[in-house]
Amino acid sequence: MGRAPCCDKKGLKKGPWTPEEDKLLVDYIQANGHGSWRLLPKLAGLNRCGKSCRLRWTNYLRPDIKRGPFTAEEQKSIVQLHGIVGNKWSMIAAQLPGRTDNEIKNYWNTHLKKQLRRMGLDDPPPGPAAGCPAARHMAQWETARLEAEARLSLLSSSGAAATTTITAATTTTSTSSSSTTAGPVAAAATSPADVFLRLWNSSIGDSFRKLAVVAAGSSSPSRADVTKDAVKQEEEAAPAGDDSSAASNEVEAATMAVDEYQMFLDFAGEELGLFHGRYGGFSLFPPVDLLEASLETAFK
DNA sequence: AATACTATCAACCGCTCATGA
DNA sequence: CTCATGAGCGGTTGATAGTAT
Repeated sequence: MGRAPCCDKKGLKKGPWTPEEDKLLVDYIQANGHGSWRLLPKLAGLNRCGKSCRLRWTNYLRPDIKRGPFTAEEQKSIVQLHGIVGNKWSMIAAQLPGRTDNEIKNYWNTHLKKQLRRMGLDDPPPGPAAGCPAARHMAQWETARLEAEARLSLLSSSGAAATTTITAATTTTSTSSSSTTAGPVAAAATSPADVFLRLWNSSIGDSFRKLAVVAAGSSSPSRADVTKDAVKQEEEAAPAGDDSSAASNEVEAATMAVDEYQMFLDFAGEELGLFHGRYGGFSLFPPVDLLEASLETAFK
């Protein structure tokens, strides 16, 4: 079938906007609102397609747009949020007032990606000659993610209404199984150890378990492949209804996750100092023995 | 000064999703 | 329920500015 183009492209202007066009667009929207974007260009006297008008307005002309360089705080937020939701630029933008998804996306691709690469936090380069093991990179990413989730957990447990949207965003990244193990412990978590339990019961714990399952039978897949393969394995295992094998997988995963976790601790200390020194002076990363104790409880 | 290379970012393209007939 | 349409999103492109040789 194929979708019709968003507008009749014949004779419509493309490319950079002139100040005159900007003025027409701003004047019209301020007077009438944007209404239907499809109809707007005609009504505003613009020789552009509605899509182009919408983009120009939302990414550049909107009065609430904050221009200028990103602050350190904004950078941190972007990194943390990206660790949680990935390339969901609109979701990230929603947490940064005045910034557009396009701007954040560009900033990520041109600045932050490079910075993280310099810090050794990027996805591993393709090919067998990759400098670092995949698990190491995953650990780095997960550490950042863990930190961000911990922060969100703390905020939400303190009843901050402003975190509602971001908490919802976090929830969408969790697998369905992650919520099944999060019980009253998670709900009541306030101490560092409780925070950890909440994390373990969240999608983070799932990630650990999935990683471990795959790591047991694979050489050095990328992080994306690790996740994909783990999900696939889970899906393949599920229809068979083999609960015992699933359970043994989880136990095996938990054991291996302890090793991964130790890696987390190492990196948190050595390379991720920028994420430390907050949250009321306690470490977000409890010692391995506490993790092991938690595992015993979780898989009883 | 000229040229090549790199970085940046506005804008476009194509896809998916939501909604209403 | 199906289909058409509009809106929005994420990936990519291309123009331009800045820097290196």
